[in-house]
Amino acid sequence: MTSSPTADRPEPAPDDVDRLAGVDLAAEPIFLMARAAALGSSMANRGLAPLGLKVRSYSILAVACSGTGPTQRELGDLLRMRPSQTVAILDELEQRGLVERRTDPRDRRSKTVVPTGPGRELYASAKAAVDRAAETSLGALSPRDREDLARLLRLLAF
Amino acid sequence: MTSSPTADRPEPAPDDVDRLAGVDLAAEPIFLMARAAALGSSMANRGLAPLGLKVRSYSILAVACSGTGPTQRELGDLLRMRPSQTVAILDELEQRGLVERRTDPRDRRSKTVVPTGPGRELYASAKAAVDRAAETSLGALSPRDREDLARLLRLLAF
DNA sequence: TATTGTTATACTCTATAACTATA
DNA sequence: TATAGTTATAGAGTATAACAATA
Repeated sequence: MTSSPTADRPEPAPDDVDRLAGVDLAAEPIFLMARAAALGSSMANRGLAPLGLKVRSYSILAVACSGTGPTQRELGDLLRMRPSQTVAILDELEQRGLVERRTDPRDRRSKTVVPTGPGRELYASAKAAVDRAAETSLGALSPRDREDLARLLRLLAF
Repeated sequence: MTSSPTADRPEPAPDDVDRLAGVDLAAEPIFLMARAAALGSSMANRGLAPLGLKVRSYSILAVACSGTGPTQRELGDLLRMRPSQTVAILDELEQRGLVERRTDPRDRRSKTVVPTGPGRELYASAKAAVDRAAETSLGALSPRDREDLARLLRLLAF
């Protein structure tokens, strides 16, 4: 995420953090969110690694596969990254033959991003991997809790 | 923090992201969490900047002020950072006279981190700044929603 | 032999500014 | 004059391994 976009490291023994789980900081929503997001991204990165993707490149590929024909600027706004970052990741995805850049006929400054056949295929596998990571990450939550969480996060994220 | 630990940049016009807010990716909990966490950290960083702190250094200071006498390893586990990172931030905090390292008499390999007087004072201001940031960030949520969110995040984070 | 903290180093991610081409 | 994308570069953040002190 930004997060994001975070480390992919083994978890410490739970006992170690439990002793500090009662401090004031652990009650602050910003801290809780950052820690939960880091855990989730870490999990997702582990699942995506075999496919040669990370959360960022996966996210771009996912939006490219949405059928909305996003421009690079729109991608950057949604994923919170600078134009130069978007360019770098897109260069890699395009070089791997997963997406293509097409100049928008209505505004020839913009380029829309569309997936290739292999791009769609990889996205399907990648989405499955991310879903599995989410399943692991949200394992402690009931279906009802998951719905609530998604609703609340949507309010915050948009 | 992890995420984390993310950028501090101006928000794009909401209209720009709204067009893409309906894509599949925007329904994935890991993405939502990463984005919400990035927004929250960004807000917190803006509030902390005048005090010479960032989310990471603030977090260490906060745990140091908790009265639990955390060791550096415990800090690293809770905040998801490597020993070398902990050392670097702690060096800075100690140099500014905000915390002290004390060798644990029971295990002379470990060092516990305790705040100084000025450290406690700065923490008070910093916590107020972070609370204001959280207030802004959670503005869209009712008190009930905030409680639910905190509960769900605690389940995920620990 | 394993662990805590430290140092040094390399790598990744992110930020900034200058440039082009279009508008 | 402003915006989308590109490039180059620097900075912040993170990862890795070797080391000293202690267990």
